[in-house]
Amino acid sequence: MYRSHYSKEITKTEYNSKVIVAGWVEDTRNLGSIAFLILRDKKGTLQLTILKKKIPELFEKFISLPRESVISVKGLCKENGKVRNGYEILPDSVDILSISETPLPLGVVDKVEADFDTRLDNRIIDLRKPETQAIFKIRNAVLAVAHEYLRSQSFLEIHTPKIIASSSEGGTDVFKLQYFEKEAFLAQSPQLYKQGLMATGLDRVYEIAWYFRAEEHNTRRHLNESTAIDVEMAFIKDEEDVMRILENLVHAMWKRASECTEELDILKKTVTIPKIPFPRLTYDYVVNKIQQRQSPIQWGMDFSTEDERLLGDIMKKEGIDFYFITKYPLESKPFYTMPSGDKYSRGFDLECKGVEISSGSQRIHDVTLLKERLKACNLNPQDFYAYLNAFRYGMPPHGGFGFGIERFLMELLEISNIRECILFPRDRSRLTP
RNA sequence: GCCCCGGUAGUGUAGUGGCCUAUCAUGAAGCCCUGUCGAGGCUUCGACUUGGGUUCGAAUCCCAGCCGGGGCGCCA
Repeated sequence: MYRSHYSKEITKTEYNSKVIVAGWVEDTRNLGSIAFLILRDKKGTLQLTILKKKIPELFEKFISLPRESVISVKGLCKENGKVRNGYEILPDSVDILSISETPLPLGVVDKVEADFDTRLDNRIIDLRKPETQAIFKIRNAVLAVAHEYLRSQSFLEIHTPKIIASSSEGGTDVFKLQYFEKEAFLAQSPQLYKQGLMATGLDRVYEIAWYFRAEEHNTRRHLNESTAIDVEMAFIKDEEDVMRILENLVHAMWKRASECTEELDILKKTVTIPKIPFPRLTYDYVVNKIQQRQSPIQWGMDFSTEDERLLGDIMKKEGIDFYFITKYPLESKPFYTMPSGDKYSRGFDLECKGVEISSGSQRIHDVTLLKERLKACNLNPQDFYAYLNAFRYGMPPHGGFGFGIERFLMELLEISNIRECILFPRDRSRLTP
């Protein structure tokens, strides 16, 4: 047995008894005849106190261990108020499981900061830091509640193909790949599949999966491989039904994040749970509002990054972090978006502090209208033959949204670089580790 | 796709034409030290992205390449 207790699990009941602990050698402080070794495990750190006169060979073994080596130690747990945890462990024996090479390419507890790039190059070591781990523990927690919430609302979890025959929506660039004798693409979203499933009677589906975008952007807010929560629901009255699910989902995730007190303390962040329902601002209202603030935007144009930021500031002053922008012009939304009159659509975005974290809409379910819209968007209906088939034999009214997980975490934890929010980021230049 | 910026020991940096056989910190190797917790003290080790050019002289100036960061567009 390599471990009887994790560091945090040792309490008064273990004092004066033997324990076995295991983990990484974070630091050693050798004072000559006494040495202190900090051992790190999943739950925290603890101190081993080694006396030379007790077992000289054991002392030598401990002080010669390079940092980040992996060991398992059996010893006596003693109460000691001078030590941070309130106890220390006096080792009887050590099992050296792995000796680390030196020097480390990245120190786990170095006194000098490393560049983000160096951290990513050595991500496995970077992930030994509690503050790096905290992000992924919170990510795990919010995704758990996303599953819980969606399932509670009768959504069925699905998985759609990521290798697809044609670019799904036009718009962003897709990665090409060789699929035996055919050309194929990596999915940029599950859009067309989740819509197709609305014609099956499953009614409510969601997917949490990977998506790929071949855009050559190089910013703090973009990844070429990212994850998203996608939701689609049938028999909706209009897009308002979809927005209600989305705001409840975001609220549940934000609330669960606020309960991750240990991780938030490590990150020195506080999370304020937003009030629902979120305000619905129409596109027209927003255009008018930001024009008053000297934005050059004209009706029909998409909001620029600067425009979004400006609106974020305006809403912040009113104490609002989350808001929907609704009733976008038809031409600024994808072909499958349900029109509302001639000029407008039933598409919406959910913004958080001036950043788009989700977009969705009521979709077109009438195959004739869908073909018209494809043509209007300069797309060839022939290319969407398989997709259109789903609409020919009974398709109910439906809608849904897509929700970027890394973008969400960025806003939740006020992280300035999206690459912090994914274990092994893929960006314009990074393909390893 | 357009535009801007950067590359000095394992890590983070100083250095803007000669004072650089390159600064400091951290690290690593070793020695001293029985209560450390950013331990302390001493010794040692270790670097100018590549190729051209300018110059008496280049880490420093110029050109090209390579590698990287960021802003915008587009989007999540």
